[in-house]
Amino acid sequence: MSEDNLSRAFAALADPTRRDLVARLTAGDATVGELAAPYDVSLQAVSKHIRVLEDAGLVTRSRDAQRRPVHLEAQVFDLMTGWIERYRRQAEARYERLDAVLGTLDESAHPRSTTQQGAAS
Amino acid sequence: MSEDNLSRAFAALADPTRRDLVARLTAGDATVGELAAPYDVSLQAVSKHIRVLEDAGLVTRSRDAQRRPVHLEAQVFDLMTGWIERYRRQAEARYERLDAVLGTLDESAHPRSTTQQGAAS
DNA sequence: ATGGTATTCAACCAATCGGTTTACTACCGT
DNA sequence: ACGGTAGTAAACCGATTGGTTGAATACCAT
Repeated sequence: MSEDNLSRAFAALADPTRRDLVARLTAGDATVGELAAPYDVSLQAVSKHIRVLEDAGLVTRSRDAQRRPVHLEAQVFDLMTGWIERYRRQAEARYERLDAVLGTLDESAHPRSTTQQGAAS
Repeated sequence: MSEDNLSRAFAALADPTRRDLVARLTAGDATVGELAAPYDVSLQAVSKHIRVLEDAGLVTRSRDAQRRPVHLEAQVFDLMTGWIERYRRQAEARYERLDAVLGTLDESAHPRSTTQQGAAS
């Protein structure tokens, strides 16, 4: 489940309008109409964007009469930072080891180059 | 420059094959051929994926004879975690304030609901 | 110079995306 | 029941995406 979710989450945030919607939702829940107002695209387009964010698990919608308030969900952000940080740290750790080796050999510049494969997902 | 870069970075990581490539590159630089080997898609397809990662600033390529070693760049990851964390924290801060208010009023559940807009980028 | 190795470029294809417009559904107020 | 308000669904369109195959380029080895 997670693998696909991660793809949808990253894809959802690849669009500047959707990132902007997320940014605005950190200030509090909002209706589709309120969210659509600032943009010059149609309400339907914004509704679609919200659907994408919802499918990615970034937001949820409830019902309040004919209004459908949109609410930001924080968990998926953790999933993404988790993924990014995992590999960023691995990469950094590797460079630290490399630096250590180079330091031992007392070399000046960092002419990095190594080989080989790694792990999954 | 940053706005567009962020879009490309998120879009790049929205593809599972590309995330896998990134994962493997944390173990060290690798050539296109080495990177392509584990997948059943064509070498050209992998070459294209690497191009996308490069355009997003996630990797760089150097030259070593006819080989083009691919190297992972950590900075763009920081850009992404930066964006995510900014809004995640804002959202969390808001809930803490809300919890505080609800706590003062001594209510049991968390029937969240607020309104209004926020900021840009 | 000839051939092999490593990689990209180019043209093409089906599928998805972000947008549109024109309906339709859902709920409230009176 | 009637009209207005809030939102979704459906059909369509041009652009982009991820993949393919075939041809080109860049470099090393002999």
